[in-house]
Amino acid sequence: MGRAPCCDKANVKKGPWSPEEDAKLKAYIEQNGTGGNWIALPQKIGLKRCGKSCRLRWLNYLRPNIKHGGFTEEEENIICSLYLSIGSRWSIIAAQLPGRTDNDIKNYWNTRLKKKLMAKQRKEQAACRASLLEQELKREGDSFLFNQALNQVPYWEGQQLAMPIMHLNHDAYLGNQDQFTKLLTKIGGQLHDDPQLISSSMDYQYSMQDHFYVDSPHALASSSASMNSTNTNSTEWQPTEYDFNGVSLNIHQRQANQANIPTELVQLDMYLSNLLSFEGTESYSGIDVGKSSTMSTSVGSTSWADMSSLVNTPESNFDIYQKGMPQKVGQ
DNA sequence: AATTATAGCAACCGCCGATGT
DNA sequence: AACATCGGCGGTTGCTATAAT
Repeated sequence: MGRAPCCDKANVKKGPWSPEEDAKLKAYIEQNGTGGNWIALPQKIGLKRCGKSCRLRWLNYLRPNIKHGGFTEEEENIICSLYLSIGSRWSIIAAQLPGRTDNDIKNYWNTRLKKKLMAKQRKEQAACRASLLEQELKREGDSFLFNQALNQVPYWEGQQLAMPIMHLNHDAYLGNQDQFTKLLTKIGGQLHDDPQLISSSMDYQYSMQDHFYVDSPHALASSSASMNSTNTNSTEWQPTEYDFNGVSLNIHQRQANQANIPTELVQLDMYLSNLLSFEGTESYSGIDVGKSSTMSTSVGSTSWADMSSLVNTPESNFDIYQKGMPQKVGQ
């Protein structure tokens, strides 16, 4: 037969430890040690606690030479570099930091260090994005859009330009409705409730602060009506099809050339701005959005795969960024 | 001043390899 | 050899303090 059950689950106390309980446990272990049996220990000293709970309390708070809070920069660096090389092996990381417990390090990582690194990563991404746009503009010989992009000001604002249209491939949309709805929400979009627009452009129409529209391909046939209904009558539509990791995106751009802005650049900028503003708040690498029909985001917890991109140098981040670029179809 | 949102963290849960019976 | 618990670990929860509205 096996061993006896470790404790009577229904008859043990849970929740925060009282000073009296702490004192009992500490005094006993300092005098007698754990005796190699945590399960039997609480009964010996009259504590209505599970043995596991006693072990945790001792290891994380009561044993001598425990440090709490006040992580130094050196400790932060050690945690970060170890996390990046071995992942969430907290006990191993803790072993490299005398006086620190795995639980403390885990909490510190989850509540502070992770955010710190995310901010750093975003900064690097922004730099890469600026660098990319600068390269494009060198080719185009136009600094207007670059400055606009840096300031995050939509190019059409203040210029009395008509709004642009983003037209999303039907299949891509159907496979990623949640993600696209989320994307729209993140960048200020919402379901459009203009009855005239809805009736004229069919199923999938969203308004993003009246700047973008995303609708289904078959809406395109009737979308001239909706487009005209939303703005001027003298509109030129310049659809360009992009393939983004297998997802086909038709981006329709209204009258970008009114301001002598290279049309394709504006289209690219709009699209990348959206991806970045979405991904910048949700994950690290910025390469999740746009992955064909399995488009996914890492909301909430952070996986090791997400963080691994941080190991890369700024140059390699730039590569990732370029990898995520939509490719113009037919070129 | 009251209410709501967010951050920080202690403690619990459940899994898994090691080990005792 | 088979079974059951122990010990250790990482993930997650939920309470409390603080900040924001």
